[in-house]
Amino acid sequence: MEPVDLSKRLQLSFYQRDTQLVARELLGKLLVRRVGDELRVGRIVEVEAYLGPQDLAAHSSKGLTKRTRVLFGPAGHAYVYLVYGMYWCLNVVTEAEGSGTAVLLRALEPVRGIGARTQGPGLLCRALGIDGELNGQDLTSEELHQVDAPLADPALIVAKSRIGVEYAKEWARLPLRFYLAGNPYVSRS
DNA sequence: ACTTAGATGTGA
DNA sequence: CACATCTAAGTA
Repeated sequence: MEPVDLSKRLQLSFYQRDTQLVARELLGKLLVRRVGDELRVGRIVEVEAYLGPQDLAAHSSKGLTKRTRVLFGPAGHAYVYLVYGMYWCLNVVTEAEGSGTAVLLRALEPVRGIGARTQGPGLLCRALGIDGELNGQDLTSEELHQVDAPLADPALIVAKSRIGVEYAKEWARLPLRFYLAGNPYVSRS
């Protein structure tokens, strides 16, 4: 097993910044999930930024509801929701409380303890055992957190339009999906 | 490449 | 009621 430094856990201040910046900087970082005494670790290779109530692709564009309560809450917490009745999606809440901004984690490169596919937001959650129970979870917690790690080559970051948001009019076209070019674990090229 | 099914919570 | 930050399986 290759050595991995899990000591530098990302703090709340990391998340309390511009959403697109957080999205870009999350590439290469490690997502750590603890299930019982088992650790599952993956390197983030694909994310999407959701920019708040004015962003028609963001759930916060529907306003503050029972579902979006966590999304409008403080940064550094997990916004987890069910999509298409079958798959869970994990987002990290960003910026100031009330901003309704978040970054969707779309794909991981397996690092340790991951035995299932992680290319795509639904598969990622299934592989890590993430469901609605973790909605609102503090992302600096033992159960679920992220760890700083160097990104070998920042020039590999590509920005394209987000997936599955065609209904969002002009917002659907903005380059808010970020991924590592050529990485085989990205959900689509 | 395109087509469709699958399951269910959410908001209108 | 229509649709959703998706995936798998089918046809070609």
